[in-house]
Amino acid sequence: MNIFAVMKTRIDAVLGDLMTAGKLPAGLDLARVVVEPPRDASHGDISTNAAMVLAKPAGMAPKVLAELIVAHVKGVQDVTGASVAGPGFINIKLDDAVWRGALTDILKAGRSYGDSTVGGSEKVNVEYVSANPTGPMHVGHARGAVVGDALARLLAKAGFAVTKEYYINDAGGQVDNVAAALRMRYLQALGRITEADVQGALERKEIQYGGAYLIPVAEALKARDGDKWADVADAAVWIPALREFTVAYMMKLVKEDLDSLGVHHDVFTSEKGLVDSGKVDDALKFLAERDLTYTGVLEPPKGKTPDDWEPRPQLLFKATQFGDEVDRPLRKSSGAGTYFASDIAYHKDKVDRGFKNLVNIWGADHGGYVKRVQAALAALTGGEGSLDVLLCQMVRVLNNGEPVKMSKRAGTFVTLRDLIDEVGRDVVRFIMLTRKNDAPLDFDYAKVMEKSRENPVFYVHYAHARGRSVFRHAAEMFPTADLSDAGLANADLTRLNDPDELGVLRMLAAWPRLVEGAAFAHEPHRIAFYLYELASQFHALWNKGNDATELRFLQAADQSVSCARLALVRGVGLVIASGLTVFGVEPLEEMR
RNA sequence: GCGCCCGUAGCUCAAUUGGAUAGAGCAUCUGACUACGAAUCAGAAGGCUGGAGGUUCGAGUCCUUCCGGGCGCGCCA
Repeated sequence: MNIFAVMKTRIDAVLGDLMTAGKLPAGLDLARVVVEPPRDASHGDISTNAAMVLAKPAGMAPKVLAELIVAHVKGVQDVTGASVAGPGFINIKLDDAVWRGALTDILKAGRSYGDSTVGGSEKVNVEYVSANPTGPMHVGHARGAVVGDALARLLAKAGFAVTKEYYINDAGGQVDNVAAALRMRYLQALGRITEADVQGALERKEIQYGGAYLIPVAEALKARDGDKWADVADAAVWIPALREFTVAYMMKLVKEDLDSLGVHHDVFTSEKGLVDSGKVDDALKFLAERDLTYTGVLEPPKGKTPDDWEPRPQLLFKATQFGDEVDRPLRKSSGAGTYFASDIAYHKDKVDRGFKNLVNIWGADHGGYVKRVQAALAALTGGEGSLDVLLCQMVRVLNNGEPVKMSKRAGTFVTLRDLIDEVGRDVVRFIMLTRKNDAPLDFDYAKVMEKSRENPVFYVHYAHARGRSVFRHAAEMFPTADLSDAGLANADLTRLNDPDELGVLRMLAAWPRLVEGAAFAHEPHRIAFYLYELASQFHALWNKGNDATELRFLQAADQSVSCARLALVRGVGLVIASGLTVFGVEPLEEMR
């Protein structure tokens, strides 16, 4: 239950009554009325801008209107006080019982506290990773994987029906290039050529991929087919065969990598599958029937004409009708379909499967591609569909501030495996979520393993582990007490009345609202900051007991107050667990 | 040259999506442990939110325009 949403409906009802009674003009739009926690806790428990937003349409001075509303809000359930502040804010004080009630809710709901129905089971498609099956996954993929996975979990928690997808780019020239490189490694595995030959071909740019990671692929091919392909000269024969082999092999590796991160997709869609099944042609036909394609010649890019520029006619999509800067090619001048054409078919496929809300997680280097896909989606859905693209900025991998570049496996970049081997899965996941997706992220091996307040992973885990530690002591101190969640839900929570205890309760009660806000904004990183703040408040409360022993959670002579406080500690633990679950991270029982 | 993203304390970042006196951590200074785990906590100090205009009750947030940084820029994927 989101207390702020509940209060919003109650305040809306008050405003409605005032309209009915003729004290306010009828038909005021309440959409802009917001009920939120005030930034400064001294302003009360909740605050609303109703008077300021409605002043103009109601033809009243904000403060006068605020006084009117305050007079009526005072009678609302759970409200113990209300006052006007500043330019017309209405600050409302709620009965402490509301916050204690939230704790009861937490103990009953467990980790699922914060689950919401605001998503209304609406279908959402989250597409992420979609790394080309051309080599090992690297840090950039890892960030996209974690952000996408956390967003999917977050949306599910907020009540959306989420499908997690991976688009396999297995149809274009890149995979052919890998096939060509694989052939070299394959010949090497058969002893036909040497490592020097491979490196030479790389330097002469005869092949674009040559990493050592292809060696086991070549060995696997040799193990399966022997020297079957060694003397096949016709590229039209060996390229498709080797491409298919390498795509299958690489996708297996990708899935293993994702599995080691705890990331699992529901749907894998193959670009080649779309082409082969005729869905690309269907999509182009769909656009043509709506007069959204034509054969034309594109202008050269302004200010930077390529040397070999020459105008050529090709099939174009009228992207400019949907907000893009130029019309975009659907077919190459050779007549072959472009990657964009496949992508249109893919997004049409998503729409045909019933999705109107699409989210794609891409690397920042694809920023220039966003508008055209959004244009395509608008064309495909008549403006009904929405596509939000989250562009993930670079991850800089450091060790004590020094850039880490070399990878044991890939040679030039840090792989996902390197990260997990170095610091562990949960740390990777958490750290990747400590920044907005559009901000660059520094990932420092030394810092993320540090046991200090500087390191958010540690700090949050420590808060949880400390809470569990209290329970271990409590079990010895009160051997007959029922310390289960159900038992604690029956504790006398009115024993919680220290201002800091109530402060933590308020923070816990804000969790459902935070989940909803983060889900709608597609910003999973908000969870990380919330958890850090909650951990901070919990550590502060703990330490108050150092000086004031009567504030310690466990009071041997007073089981009643101890159980109330244990309920609070448990509530903190459950909300931390609830948040970590969104991240796919397990809370820790202890950290010794 | 054009498009997208970004610019907040010395450093790394928040800011309830347009709300009140812009908040944390690090670094600096001062304090709290024979311990419900001090791996923590309390306090001090630190700001013309890159600059200039505009929109309105109200702007770090929206608009315009400069400055600075990142990414991208015909048929690659």
